Amino acid sequence: MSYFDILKKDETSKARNGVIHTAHGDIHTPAFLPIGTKGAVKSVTAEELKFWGAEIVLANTYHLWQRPGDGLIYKAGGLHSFMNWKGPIFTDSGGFQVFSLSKMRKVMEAGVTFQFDLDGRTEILSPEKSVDIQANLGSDIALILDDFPGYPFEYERSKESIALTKRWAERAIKEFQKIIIDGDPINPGQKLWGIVQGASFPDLRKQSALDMVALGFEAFAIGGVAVGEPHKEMMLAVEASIPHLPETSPKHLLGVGTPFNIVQAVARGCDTFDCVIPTREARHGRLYISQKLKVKSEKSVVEGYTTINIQNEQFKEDFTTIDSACDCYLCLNHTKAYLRHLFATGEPLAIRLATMHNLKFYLNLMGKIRKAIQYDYFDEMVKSYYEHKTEK
RNA sequence: GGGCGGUUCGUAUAGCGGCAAUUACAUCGCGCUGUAGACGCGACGGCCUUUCGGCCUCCGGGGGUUCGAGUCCCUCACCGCCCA
Repeated sequence: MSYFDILKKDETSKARNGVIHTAHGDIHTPAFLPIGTKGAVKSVTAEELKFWGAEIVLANTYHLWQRPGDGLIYKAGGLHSFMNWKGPIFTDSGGFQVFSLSKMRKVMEAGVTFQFDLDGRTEILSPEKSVDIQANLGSDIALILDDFPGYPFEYERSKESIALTKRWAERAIKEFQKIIIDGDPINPGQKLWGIVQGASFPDLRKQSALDMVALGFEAFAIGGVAVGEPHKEMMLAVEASIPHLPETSPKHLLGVGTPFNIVQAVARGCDTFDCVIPTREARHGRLYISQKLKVKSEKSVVEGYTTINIQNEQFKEDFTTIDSACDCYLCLNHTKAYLRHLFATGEPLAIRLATMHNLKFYLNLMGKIRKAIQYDYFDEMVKSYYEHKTEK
């Protein structure tokens, strides 16, 4: 059995249905990974996630290293045991946090010097350290530490970042072999994935992809996207990376994205996605709602989605369901007016219900995509699945 | 009856003569893409203006001093505390 099996290839695009086999179970792709940064998807339980159809969650090296510490999680028997999530876990390398939340970040050959945001102490995150931490966490999918520039993209800076990412990858692999292959790891089935960088420059993306393939990775993440760039540039980055990676390898698009981004990226060959949008926006009162639109000139039904801010005054006396096409607990049991009331009064249940709904929306979306690929109408879905507003 | 304190945006407050006037909460709206977080930003007297801005109304009522008053003076009303 190979690591990744392709079950069905779409005839009209690069989309495919597949299964990633991990030490803690299978992941049916295209898949969405709910984000559980600190070992919890905010406000919901592991059991609920499983019930809604999530097959894998993402946790974060940076945050868990800082607190409670990877050593403690190792003692707990690994992150699966610690958070009681029995399915696969994907861990970010910490590279993104060092990029996004440290003011004191300094990228050097050895690694990244930065200050922890909680207590201000200075630390160095090196490629080896990131692998060590992730080994202690015992995740099923670990990422190499990568370097990447923010947006707007600059060619020279991006060129440096793919070169540094490659050198760091070599060191990460050595460390990974030392621990996972020659040592006594908590999760012997852990896999280390490479990361393709290169902003939206086709030649850099190609070079970075070839570097990662040459280093022998079996699976890849596409990084450096979802940092503020327009949709078109994001897709350009994907299109420039995918052709240079083995078709038979699973590909993750880091940090993406909106439902529209995801449908478009699946069509370009991406298999898995993670994003804070459904959970973060739920806490801020924004709910994703499926929408069937009819286009005047055609008879076909166009499927898309929209969002609402449930805290808006217009929902004060709206006693209808949030999304009549949704099968989540919120939509089956409560009205818009009630959820608005829960937000207005600061009831913790508001966040839980909204999070449930948005996650179910995303997980249902992935189910629709897999079904569309399986039954040969994915091309129709791509054409009809509109963003709820015009992409910038 | 006497003394003191108070009355400013829905509520609570700030405000040593140049003020459409502080802050908090509430209200309303927007944002969120490998989680700096259950958070951030904006509006919040009215009208007009694309912006700069302009006009009107405004700090319990009335009167006064002043170039100019939420701010100083007089007076009335109401509220609170204290003394009779």
